[in-house]
This record gives sequence, structure tokens and C-alpha cells, in this order.
Amino acid sequence: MVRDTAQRREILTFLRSKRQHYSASQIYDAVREKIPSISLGTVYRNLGHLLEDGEIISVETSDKCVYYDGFIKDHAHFVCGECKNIYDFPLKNESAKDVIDAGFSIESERVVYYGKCPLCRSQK
Amino acid sequence: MVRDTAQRREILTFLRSKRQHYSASQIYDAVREKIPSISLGTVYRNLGHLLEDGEIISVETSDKCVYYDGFIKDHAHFVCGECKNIYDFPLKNESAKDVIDAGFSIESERVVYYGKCPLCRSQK
DNA sequence: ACAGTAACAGTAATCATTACTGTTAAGAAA
DNA sequence: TTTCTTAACAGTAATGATTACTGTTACTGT
Repeated sequence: MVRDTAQRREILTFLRSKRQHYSASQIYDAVREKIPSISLGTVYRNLGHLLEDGEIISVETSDKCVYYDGFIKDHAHFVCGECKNIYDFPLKNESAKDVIDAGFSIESERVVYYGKCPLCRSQK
Repeated sequence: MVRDTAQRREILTFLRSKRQHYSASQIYDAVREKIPSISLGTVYRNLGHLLEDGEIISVETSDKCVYYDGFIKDHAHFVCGECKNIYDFPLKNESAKDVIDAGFSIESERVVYYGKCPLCRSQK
């Protein structure tokens, strides 16, 4: 049985309200403004649940920490190696068919491009 | 100036000899059979250099550690949530064009599918 | 030879994430 | 509503992959 708690609701609301990508500790800082007593462990526990339920997705960059994203419509990510910003792109991927044809079942897919964004390219 | 050392050569040789994906500590264990005195720090340093040079690529799974792959021809990965095996697939991705058209420069791309492999699907 | 320094082995430090402990409160059933 | 069960909580300690630091070694160019 999954309980509906203020903490989980607040985390999900925060992630859905922004079209950006946040680390666990950034989410912790943001949600603490609404629920000052929330603990970092609670943030991690709920991010885990929300991921399992498919309510959010996660992005791994070259950073050592994971970023979370409340926008779950399948999309690709672009991580800029300079400014570290993460950009969203629509997904047009044709490899999935081959994978399924080979007998695999796909639960989720991640497409990440690494490179330089237009802004960082222009300034030198 | 990049020096050619036995340690770096051995790590690259190991990764290229296998068509699998290994964590830093697995690579450490393997290379230690050839160079017993090698240290884990050296493995990490060289994996970093090899990544930078594009001699190897890395895969992030839901595990907390990074896996390294000596097979660098662009390909997608499939990570089985049950047996944790990583499978390779050819890449047919059409999103890249949109990204480039938007003014981004792509240095590398990662496509990862998560799900269940045929083996794990068959045994319930 | 000698100087300069990239890379080394070994070890200590970092830090995101996970696990543990005692407490609280959501939600089902009486 | 009151009681009961237990998922979730806050707070804190532990884990473990990765990174940084230290003194040493051995290429490479002068």
C-alpha cells in the first residue's frame, strides 16, 4: 500500500512545476521551503518511489549525481559539457523496434547527447 | 604530452579483448593479474584519459558504479533489470539531426534501454 | 648527465546515496 | 470515532565509488 503524504506530493509538485532537472539536494532545498522539517533521506526515498511509479524520470550526467525530471513524456536530453545545462529534445528513435524484435521488453529508454550548446559554442 | 605506459596499454587491451562492460574495480582486478602492483587510482586516472581520447566509452546503469566499454563503434545498450547484464544493439537514431539543426554540437551520444532480457522474461 | 614533469603506488578524503533507529501518522477495520 | 497496523517520517550513521593528495619513479627533451 502506497500512502499519499505531503512530502511526496510536494516533491512531485515541485518537479512538475519546473521544466528543468534537479539533483536530490536541490530538490531537498526547494521542498524545505514548504516543509522545513523534511529530511534528505525522505527526498531520496520518495524520488525512488516516484521513479518506480513512472511519475518522474532520472538523468545521469557526467557529474556524480543524478538529476530528476518531472516531465515524463519520452524525450532525449542534451547535456552541455561547458555550462552543464540539460536541454530537452523530442525523441525519434528507431532502435527500439530492433530490441523488441530480439525478444527484449523495454520498460524505459534514455537518450542523452553530450556536447556543446549554441550559447557556449558562440562564446569562444 | 601523453605518455604511453604499460598500465594504460594493459587497461585498453583488456577492455578491447572483451565484448563486455566492466566496472573500474573489475578492471582493476583483471589488470592486476598482469601488473600486480597497479593501484586503483591508476585505473581511474587512465579510464579518464581513455574516455577523453575516445578510446573507450562509459555506461551508467541504475547501479551506482560506471561501466566501461572498449567497443566504441556507436551502439545502444540494453540493461536488464533482473540479471543486470548489458547487451549491445546497433544504433538507428534520428533525433541527432534535430539537435544539430538547433545549433548544438554533439561530441557523443548514449542510448540506453532498461527492461528485461529474453532469458529473464522466460523464467517468469 | 640533468631538469622537468607525467604518471605511478599507496593512502586519505569526499560526497552522493543507502541503511538504520525510534517516532509519527495514514488508512483500514472494528 | 477509536484502535491497530505499518508505511513513511526525521535524524543520523554507514557505505562505497570516485577523487585528491603525497612522495617516488621513470620518460622525454635539452
